[in-house]
Amino acid sequence: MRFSAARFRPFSSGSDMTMHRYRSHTCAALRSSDAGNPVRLSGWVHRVRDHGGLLFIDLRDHYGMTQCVVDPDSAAFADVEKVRSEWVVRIDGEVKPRAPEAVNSNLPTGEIEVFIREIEVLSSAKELPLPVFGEPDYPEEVRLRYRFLDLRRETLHANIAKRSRIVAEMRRLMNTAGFAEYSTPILTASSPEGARDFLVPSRLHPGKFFALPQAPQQYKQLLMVAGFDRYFQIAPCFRDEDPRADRLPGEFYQLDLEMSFVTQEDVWDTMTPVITQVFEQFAEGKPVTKDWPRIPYETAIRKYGSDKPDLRNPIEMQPVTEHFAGSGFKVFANQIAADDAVEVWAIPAPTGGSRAFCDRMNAWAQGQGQPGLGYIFFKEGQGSGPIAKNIGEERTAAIREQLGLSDGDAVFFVCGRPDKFYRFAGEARTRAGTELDLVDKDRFELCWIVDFPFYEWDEEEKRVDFAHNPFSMPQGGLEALNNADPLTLKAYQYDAVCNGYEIASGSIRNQEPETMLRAFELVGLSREDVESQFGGLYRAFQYGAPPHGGAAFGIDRIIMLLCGAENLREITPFPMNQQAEDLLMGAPSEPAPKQLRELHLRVNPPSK
RNA sequence: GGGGGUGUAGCUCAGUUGGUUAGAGCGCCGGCCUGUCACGCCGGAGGUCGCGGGUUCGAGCCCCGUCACUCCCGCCA
Repeated sequence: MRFSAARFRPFSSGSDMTMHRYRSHTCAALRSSDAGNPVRLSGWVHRVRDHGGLLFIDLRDHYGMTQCVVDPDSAAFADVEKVRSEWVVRIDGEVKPRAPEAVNSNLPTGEIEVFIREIEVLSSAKELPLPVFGEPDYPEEVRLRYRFLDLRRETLHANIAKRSRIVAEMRRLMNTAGFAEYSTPILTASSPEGARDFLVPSRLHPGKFFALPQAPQQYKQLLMVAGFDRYFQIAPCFRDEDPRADRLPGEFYQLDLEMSFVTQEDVWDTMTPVITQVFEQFAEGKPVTKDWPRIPYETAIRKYGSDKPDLRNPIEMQPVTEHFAGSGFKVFANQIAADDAVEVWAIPAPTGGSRAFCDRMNAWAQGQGQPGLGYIFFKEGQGSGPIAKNIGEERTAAIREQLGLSDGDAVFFVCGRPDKFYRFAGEARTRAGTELDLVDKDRFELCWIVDFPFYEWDEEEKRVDFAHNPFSMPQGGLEALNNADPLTLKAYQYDAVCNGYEIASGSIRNQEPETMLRAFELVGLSREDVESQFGGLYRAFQYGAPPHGGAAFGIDRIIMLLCGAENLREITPFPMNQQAEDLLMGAPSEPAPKQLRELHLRVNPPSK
């Protein structure tokens, strides 16, 4: 039952004379064919069941569990009575077949038990702050402080073991696909892209700091310039940002890769089968998308209200502006008349055709700070609700026709400028799909989201900024940068999405110095800025840089999906808590005065 | 930086309108028990009701402050 990788070779199965110091078998190894043999097991006392004259111990190790039994016929009886949960013991005994009615079919070793002749306590345990057996819910804080106990618990232990197998498989598939793994520095230069850096003071250079890499982005591009052609790395990445349930504080891992002389189609064609295979091998029979759809960013926003759509949800939104323009539903009609950019989007909700459901959605929308969520629901061959009344039968029928709805279904409407409401519309789509149970949870729906915008408008700073990362190649190249409206430009930039989670991001890189300078110029960075902030890369591009591109897959999120966990801490051996502290090791901690002196640092704590 | 939730035994939680001795289950300890595998039965220990202050004859309960944990926003692929 327990950990599936139970292929552990016995050390030796001979007499006591040749026995290994600690074990002849693992706790998952013994079968009825071993009956009568003397064996030696070591492991943790998972559970004791003391019947007075008869006592059972479930002995557990990484591989599984074996029931051991003792009665007063054994010289070890008195010693066995003293052991408690989670003590580490070595047991010598013989394998005995269980009586038919005593066989436990839930246990691979359930046909036998080991009669204890001798027991040695290798390590005792104090009263447990966190029980292993039964793995009841315990506060996160206790679990993190006693992570070594938490990690013994079945689910977490299995998740971490699975994590290791997934990463091994990623490596194998990447090697098979012609990639080679190269390590890149952990102590590096601060990078102006994206997130806040972790800084490490330099002892040899007072006042100067290293940064931990947010990603090996520039190094992998340098490897391409250096001619390595296909790079990958299981890369640790460090970002000093606040955590979320699907975002670990501090550090996380990416399957980082880069390829030379490729178009974006080459990257997709290379990585789709790799990731599909990883999913298929660890999805435990759940269906996995083989041929990932490639959905333009613009389409994803309009159909799903998100650039990371959950395609398990069958709902697709459609524009229905024309049916409201000039209609009797003045709330919408007036907005449409006043502003050409205003649209009405419909969120069809199959099987949602009851007033109770529609009102519940409306109340939810108001709770989200929206004025409400207009709806029509269909019954007895016609549309009901205030909107249907206002726009009349003909328009109601046209909407129903367009969306392919029938009696028992509903449709919700949002009206305004799409860039303002698409996010809310996407949430409404998700909620309708979830509430109506339209989402098939037992599958993995994967896709590429492509053609991301190159620039976006930064409302706070009132200027154009990079929408994704600044290393992407704009579609149309230098020519487009010089002539087109920047905000209409697309990038050779793509994400991979699974079940509503962004699991990868990548692009074809901008490796032409002139195009790079122009791209930065449009966000207000001069040649001098580029040279100082991206000096290494910019210099590299002067000396023969191959066209290249790649992607980085979020390993933690992929593992979370494959383990069915809802929290990254359930698939990470030693995570930090939400305050970015390691409760087990006590990090971060105050340095010794000597350390600070060596680093030429003085702490200036915030005044309250 | 901001917002929400939670805080009573090691854990999960109950605790009435503010009322005198704060409970249950699990766990732990002890006793009994020869076929259990969530063993069973009996008994016991274990509490700064997060902390500080206030209101009150009286506070686990009401008020103020504070701390911790957690979720979310900002931030971040």
